[in-house]
Amino acid sequence: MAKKKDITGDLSTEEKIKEAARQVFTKKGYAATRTRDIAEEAGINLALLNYYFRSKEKLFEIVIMEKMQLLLGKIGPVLTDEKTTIEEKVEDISEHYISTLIANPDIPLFVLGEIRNNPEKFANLIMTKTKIVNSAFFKQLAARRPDIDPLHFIFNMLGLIIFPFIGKPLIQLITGIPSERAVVLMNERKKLIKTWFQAMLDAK
Amino acid sequence: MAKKKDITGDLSTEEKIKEAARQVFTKKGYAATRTRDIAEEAGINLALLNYYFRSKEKLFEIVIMEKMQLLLGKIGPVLTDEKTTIEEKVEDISEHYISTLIANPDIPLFVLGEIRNNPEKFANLIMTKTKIVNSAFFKQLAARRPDIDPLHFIFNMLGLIIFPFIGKPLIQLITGIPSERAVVLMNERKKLIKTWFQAMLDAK
DNA sequence: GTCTATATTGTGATAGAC
DNA sequence: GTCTATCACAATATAGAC
Repeated sequence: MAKKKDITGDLSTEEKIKEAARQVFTKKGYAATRTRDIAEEAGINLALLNYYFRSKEKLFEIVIMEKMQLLLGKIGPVLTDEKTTIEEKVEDISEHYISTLIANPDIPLFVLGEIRNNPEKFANLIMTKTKIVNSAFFKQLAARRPDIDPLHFIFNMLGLIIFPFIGKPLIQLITGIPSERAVVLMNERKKLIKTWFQAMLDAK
Repeated sequence: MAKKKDITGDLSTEEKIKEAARQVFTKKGYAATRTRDIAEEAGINLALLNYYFRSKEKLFEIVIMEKMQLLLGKIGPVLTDEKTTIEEKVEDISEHYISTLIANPDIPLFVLGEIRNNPEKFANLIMTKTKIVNSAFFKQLAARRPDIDPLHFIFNMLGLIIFPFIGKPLIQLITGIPSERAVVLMNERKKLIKTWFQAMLDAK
């Protein structure tokens, strides 16, 4: 019964290192990660890391860009779609992100932490990836609730979706709920968030 | 016009170091912080840091415990209060935390990041500080909406309050809104969150 | 208490044998 | 391609003069 993926298995050496880097970097962040941790996790010799990827920094670039794509890739296209309603956009984003984050729960804290430590580095990438202001979603929100800044609803949507994954270590400690139960809860939220978001839109 | 507090001023050396440590640690996290950064920020000699605090680790303990207290200190007493309603609890927590976080916007990402890197270390502290399950708030939520796990509403409340501060670097990059405007938005949320939370509670 | 100089350790990276 | 051994430098910490 080998539940956890064993990356010391049949992958190529290069792929073993990359997969180990994904795990260690996303779990501990760039600064707290030592190349020796990655080598050990991959079950390879430390020198091979530099042989394949030249440096810790270069390997990190690959991982962070992958994860950033996963976190931000979907949002731009959905929000700028002129043909869908607010409700459809919210449901689409909610279902897509919760599924993605159940499979990759460490991503939000990882990506947001690295952006904090190096905002300039990601400025260009982010601005091209996500056109929120002046998006169709933004205009639809402004039309629906002209009395409230549309940014509030952006915060609300992302907060409802992403926060449970960021706060998970804390919530797990506080409540002691097991991981399987947490997954059930997250799946429940896919549908609930749509309902809650509508309620917030209509709240007076 | 000296807007930013100058910690090289009239504080005691010990306090200068501690204040510099607060700033650097919360902004960059433990691993990415060098003791030299702290010494420079404090305007003191590097050796003095070890003279007063023995080690980077010991200095960090002081700072993280302070910040954890700031983030978690209020929540337990409010949630376990048998005499207040759901609405009063939400308003109380919302106003208190948003004020606190406007003054200390880096705290959530800092604290949650360090918990992630060292969950065992904070396990005891957190469990004693925050009794969420079986709190009055928890029971009130279960009575009000027996069809939905109360944890969902805990997630929702904390997400609405805390996420904007965690996502701020990202949102700033995406929207380009200036910091002053962000503060205005956060203050608006104090009242809005109460309304939104009620709407979510009543949503069918 | 504060400084300069230095010891000590940790960590990324490479040389060179196989 | 992979390994062992080692280098080079960065970062924490301390010794000892003032």
